[in-house]
Amino acid sequence: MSRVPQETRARLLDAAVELFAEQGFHGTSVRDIALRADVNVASANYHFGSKEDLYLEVLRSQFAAIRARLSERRAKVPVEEIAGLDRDELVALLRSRITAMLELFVGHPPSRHARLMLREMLDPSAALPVAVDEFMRPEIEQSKAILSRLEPDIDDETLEQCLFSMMGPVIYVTLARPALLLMSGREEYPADFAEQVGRRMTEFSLGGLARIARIARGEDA
Amino acid sequence: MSRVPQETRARLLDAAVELFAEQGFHGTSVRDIALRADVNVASANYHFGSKEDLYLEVLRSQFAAIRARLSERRAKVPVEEIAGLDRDELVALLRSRITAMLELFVGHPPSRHARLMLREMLDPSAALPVAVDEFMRPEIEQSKAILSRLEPDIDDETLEQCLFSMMGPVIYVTLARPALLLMSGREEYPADFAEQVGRRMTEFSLGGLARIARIARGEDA
DNA sequence: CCGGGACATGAACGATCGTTTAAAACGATC
DNA sequence: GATCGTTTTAAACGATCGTTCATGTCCCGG
Repeated sequence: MSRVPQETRARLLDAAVELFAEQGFHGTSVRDIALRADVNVASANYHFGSKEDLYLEVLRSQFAAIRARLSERRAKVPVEEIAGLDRDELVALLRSRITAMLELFVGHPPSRHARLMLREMLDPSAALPVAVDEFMRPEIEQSKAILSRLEPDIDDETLEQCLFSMMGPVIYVTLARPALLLMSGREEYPADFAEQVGRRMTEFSLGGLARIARIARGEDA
Repeated sequence: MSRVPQETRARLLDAAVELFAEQGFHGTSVRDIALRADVNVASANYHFGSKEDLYLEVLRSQFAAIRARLSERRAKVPVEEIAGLDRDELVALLRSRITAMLELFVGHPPSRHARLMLREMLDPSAALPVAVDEFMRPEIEQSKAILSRLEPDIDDETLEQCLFSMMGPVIYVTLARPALLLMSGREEYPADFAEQVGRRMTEFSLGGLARIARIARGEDA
């Protein structure tokens, strides 16, 4: 019995995304994936060669999807147009980016994209360069472009360190969600979490940036 | 042949810490642990009951160790004395805490403490409440005490969100180390990374806090 | 000197792992 | 409708998994 062309492959990929995201590479068996995809165990090896190749295919497909999803949700401004924005527009753009990433990462249910990304950070595989080139580097470059327009006095290396303080909190609330919820006694982040926390993180970052800029200008001790 | 009492148990625990930190629970076999500990396979089950119990024991032992290690490295001030510090002392205390955590987490070689902690965040086990109670909650409470002295105008909930922006970057550079190194083309973080980045993160946070405080006071749009 | 509790050991258990095999079933082409 | 490459399938492979068991060795109080 043969289905629509490539359907088995697609079903396997979908199931693999979900299970690898939830339980990790070693915590997921090929049989589990085949069972959830409702296909034969051997299909996985037929279509992907090996469990590891399937995993890499999952990562590749997701890293591309993350940028696409992010682009859907946030204000779109090509890098070359950033130079023409005024301060208010730059701030709005920054908040839009932070909030979009929060929405994508800490939405309900917990994002598979985010979990796969976090797993790849913690246990890098052969797909790490793909994650870096397809997702991290573009994100960081775009953010740097905005920041250097906002605060032209900050040199490049310092700007990159400032980015730690801007991306970090988003990663943190994503990764530590179970712990933070346990600590607060809540069952789940409130519905407006991304909106509210995104605004706060943006303001915090603007203040941080301003202070770093003042120091760079030698205005502050 | 019997060794010093409890030595086998201790050797197993040491080996387990290293392997679980490096490869995770599912990525590590009991035989690997026994092999590295240079003891018989059955010893693991004899001393700990099961692989899972051994894992929980590893986590418990490490969470206690993390706070102890942190306390060694940073300025020690009991919570009740924070109320008596002036601004410069508070700032120095804050930087001391951030730098100490950076040193512990991103030192060479990569900290087993940090990796186990990150794993527990990503895939919580029965030990998560221990991690929260033994490490996260005390750390956060102490930080909150310092922050609320620095900026008394910020309400409690907002202060907790500001903590996202202060702890987050430390977690981020720990978790994303391989990716960040790959992106920068470097082999390893520079030797003064904790010192330099810690200073920057502290200044960034001070600026962020100040801006949130201004907004709380209604001074800023 | 003896008995018993604590620990170490090699071997084996059944279960599950990723992968392979050979044959069956299919759709497209002539 | 026969043929061919593609896909699906059930079954089995050897390896490795966590765990158990029976036996052996050790130390210690009597």
